[in-house]
Amino acid sequence: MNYWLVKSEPETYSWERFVREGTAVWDGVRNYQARNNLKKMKRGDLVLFYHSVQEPSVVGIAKVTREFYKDPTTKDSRWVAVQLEPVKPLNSPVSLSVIKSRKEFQNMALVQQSRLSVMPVTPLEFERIIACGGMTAAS
DNA sequence: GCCAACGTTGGC
DNA sequence: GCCAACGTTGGC
Repeated sequence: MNYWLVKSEPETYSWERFVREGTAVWDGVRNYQARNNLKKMKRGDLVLFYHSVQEPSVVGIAKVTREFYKDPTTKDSRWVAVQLEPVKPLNSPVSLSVIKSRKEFQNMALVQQSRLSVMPVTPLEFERIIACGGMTAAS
């Protein structure tokens, strides 16, 4: 299994709305690097859901329920979408400032490449992030 | 609100 | 193919 992180501005699409709706088509990505990451997602992969801009932080865990297909929001066949479902919120959000302050997270794309919106996360990083959020892999 | 980083566009 | 101009993202 692989692990990922996706960003969303809560004003545009929040974790709360994601939970309310129970599913999300992750479309509208118009960056090649982010798109390439979408294409690598497999059903069942776990995804950290990150709120950008206001109180930037990882707020929840999602999973991939449909692998990539043509982005329905454009005729341009270069772009793809995946489908995600919420798994559970973190007990406490893990803020970007905390992530930036810890040595073990310095290699994350979240820290190094602030504008990338879909990125891989290593299994260890995933485990440590959710641990910071008061969760364990088993829970 | 500002601005750094960075991706894209288009003129040459 | 280079690069200036411009637009967008997202941290602060």
